[in-house]
Amino acid sequence: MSNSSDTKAKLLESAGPIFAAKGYSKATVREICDAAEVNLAAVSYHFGDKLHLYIATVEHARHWIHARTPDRVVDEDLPAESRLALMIHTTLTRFLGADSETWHLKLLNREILNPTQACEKLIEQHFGKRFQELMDLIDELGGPGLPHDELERMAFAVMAQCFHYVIAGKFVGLMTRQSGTGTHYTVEELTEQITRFCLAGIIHWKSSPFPENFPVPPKLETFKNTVASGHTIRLATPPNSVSMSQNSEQEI
Amino acid sequence: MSNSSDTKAKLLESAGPIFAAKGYSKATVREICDAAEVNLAAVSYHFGDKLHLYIATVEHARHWIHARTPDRVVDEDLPAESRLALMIHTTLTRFLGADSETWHLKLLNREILNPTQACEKLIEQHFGKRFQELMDLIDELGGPGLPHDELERMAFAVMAQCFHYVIAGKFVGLMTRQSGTGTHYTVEELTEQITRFCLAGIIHWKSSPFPENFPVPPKLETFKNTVASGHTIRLATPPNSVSMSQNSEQEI
DNA sequence: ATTCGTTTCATACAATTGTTTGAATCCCCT
DNA sequence: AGGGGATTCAAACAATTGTATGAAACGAAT
Repeated sequence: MSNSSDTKAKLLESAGPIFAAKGYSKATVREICDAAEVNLAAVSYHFGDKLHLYIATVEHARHWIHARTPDRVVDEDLPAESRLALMIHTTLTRFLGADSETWHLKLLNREILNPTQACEKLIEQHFGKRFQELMDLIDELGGPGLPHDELERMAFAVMAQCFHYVIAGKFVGLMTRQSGTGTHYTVEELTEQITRFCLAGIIHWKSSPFPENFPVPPKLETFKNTVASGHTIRLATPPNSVSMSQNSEQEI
Repeated sequence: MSNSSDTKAKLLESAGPIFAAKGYSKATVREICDAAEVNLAAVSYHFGDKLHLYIATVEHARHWIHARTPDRVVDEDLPAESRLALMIHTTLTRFLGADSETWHLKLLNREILNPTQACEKLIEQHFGKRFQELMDLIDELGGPGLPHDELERMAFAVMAQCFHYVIAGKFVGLMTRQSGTGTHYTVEELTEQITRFCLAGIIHWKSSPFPENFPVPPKLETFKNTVASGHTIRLATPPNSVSMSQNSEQEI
């Protein structure tokens, strides 16, 4: 046995930041082993190959995060508005706050943007629950009787705004810089912004009409495709997805 | 001269879909040349190297899109609500509609997620203008006297919801599938959803209070983290070359 | 037709990377 | 002490990929 688990742990700890920083493809086994100060063949020996090292690393990160920041139990006595603010704040802090520099979170970011099979477990064990809480909260705020799909989409509206600054952060930076202000946002500013915006959106949702005279753009017919009528968007890749990068995605 | 521009054009046309589908790193010069039915050395000869072929391809895509779907002149007589709906609809159609399968748009998606130097031109020439229009619209809707940064963030709120289904599309798909409904969204559904939600958010923004008794979690007090600029951390890239992705991001 | 600059081609080179190999080393057990 | 399995190590292998090279083919102007 010797110190087998020692090098295994060293590999996991060293692979994490590298995978998080450079992505799967660009991270090389050599640099991981160098960082871990283990022999090159250790990956093959302990994990079989690079892919299984990656999967193990994601699992490791999930455990780490779960152990470190357990899902906070929200005080049920708080008004729903505050609970929403708290939820948004927690999400922003996790992904943009000081801890966001942790490789564990960066790795999760990567999984959200470009899910692998590891992401499904992630959703089962974490995001699915949080998402349900969010929908319950919106249901409470937006008045009774909201259909499920409207709830779901409003929950995505909240999530979208939180994730936008994570996912398209560089783009946001370029945009603000180009606009001259060069604004930088803090977690607190964004929390207030998103909370207030979403609260207004949720509370006044029912009374917010879709513009009647919204002109369906005529340009669509100039293009051969009939997009206007019920063209369903396939958001998820078919379940054939074998392992890593399914086919057409990701990574520069 | 012979047919020099012929192979050059063939290269651009063949490189586009491949770069769009696989990203810069994973696209190989060989497969591009195979697809273009030109010799391997043609890239070196006509573009210098792979990077400059990529830059030329992005430029090509931008021109193509600009020529094909010119920025629509919005009828100033329309009510602002309808103009917002139109803007959202246009954006969603461009990125999620039938045309979204075009490699040109996929390439732009990639640039938004992971901007290279080519993206700055993109923002200058397109997104910056559209963003300003959006901010003007929000200013008109939200009543006078809104500070610039609040306008900016509300504009990002609109954009975030539009882009969310593009950027995190796979994640959304997994979430909805896991929730059992397996919902698929159409451009029209999303247009209505986002428009109504944002209209409510914008119009009632001023009267939407931030929860007073929002309990600030105790742990994050010291950090004032700048979100937008992803360029602060610049990891080891050879300082001589032009360097594709500035830092540590992207691509599986 | 000859010439000369341009373009294409097959091939080679150098660098990188995931993986394997077989010997050497370590550690526990009897 | 020493056998034996587990682990580590240096080195090499095989595959891929970006780029360079020099000869051949081409096209137009003379």
